[in-house]
Amino acid sequence: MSDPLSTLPGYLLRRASAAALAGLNRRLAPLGLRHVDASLLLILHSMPGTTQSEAGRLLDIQRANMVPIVSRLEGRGLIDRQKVDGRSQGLHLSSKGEALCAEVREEIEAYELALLAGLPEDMRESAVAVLEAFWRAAEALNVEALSGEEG
Amino acid sequence: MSDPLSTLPGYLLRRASAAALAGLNRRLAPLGLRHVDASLLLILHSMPGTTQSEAGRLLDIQRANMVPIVSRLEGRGLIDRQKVDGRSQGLHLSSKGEALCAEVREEIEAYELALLAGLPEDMRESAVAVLEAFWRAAEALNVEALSGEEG
DNA sequence: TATTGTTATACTCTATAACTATA
DNA sequence: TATAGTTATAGAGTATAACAATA
Repeated sequence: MSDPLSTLPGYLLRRASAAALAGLNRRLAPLGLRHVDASLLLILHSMPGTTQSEAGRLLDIQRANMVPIVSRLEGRGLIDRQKVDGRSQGLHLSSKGEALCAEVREEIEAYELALLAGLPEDMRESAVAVLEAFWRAAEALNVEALSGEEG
Repeated sequence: MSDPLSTLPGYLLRRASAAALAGLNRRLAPLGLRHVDASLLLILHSMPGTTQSEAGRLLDIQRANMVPIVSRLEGRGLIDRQKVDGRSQGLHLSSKGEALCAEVREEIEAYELALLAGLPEDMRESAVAVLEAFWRAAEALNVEALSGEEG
């Protein structure tokens, strides 16, 4: 780790994220899920009736790219669609979906705990807040650049 | 940000990483580079003669996937190949590559500084160490799981 | 007009297997 | 036997444009 990249927060974020994602996907694979599927199940558990456009905005996934995700979960009988109005469909976990979601929550909780346990003890308390701060800071730079283009 | 995912370090890593990557790619686009190209230029500046297999191991990119990256940069006259032995080729920045690398370093440094400046002041000192720790912790879980499969 | 769900499409990134030449 | 570079290919993930139906 003596390369010129190892001190760059952006690079470290990317590498840490990729490593964590690989670990999480490995844990979710036995349930036949990818991390994005698991995210959607968690959202629908906490916020039943969320539409797929709303979920896409939460997860920063384009409407168009939500279609195969929702179809896949619906095809497995994990979620149902319920018309909200003529164009929107609220998504809900089926009982099968709730059962699988419980397993997902166990896996994710175990993984996140293991991840935090791997940190030096004196970082554990502040670690999540640091990640939130990085997210916020990176988003802020993007919003800034975007408004700079348009205005 | 009141969804059930916002407290999960793995999720936060992914979102922060994606946001930071988007910002960095936006800054590198005028130079005609992607973040991975920039990473390779930085490596070759600091460690001239690195082979593409070595660079791939550093960046966690498969040998096979290094080929189009190196070809692209060589095609633009940014890097040269010099035979080390019959099978390995050391990669070196051309003078054009060094010049572009200097611009890359400016852009990246400016971006990383802006990112850190967006953090609450009391986090700035420890922030990079926290990311390093997450990377290490996530990698450790992957190594553990891998040896568990094989052994 | 703006939004939802959808289709089609293209591009990037990543993963795997196999081949040749070399060590 | 292991490694370097390469080719081909398949799978994810992501981005954009366009359309019909609806608000």
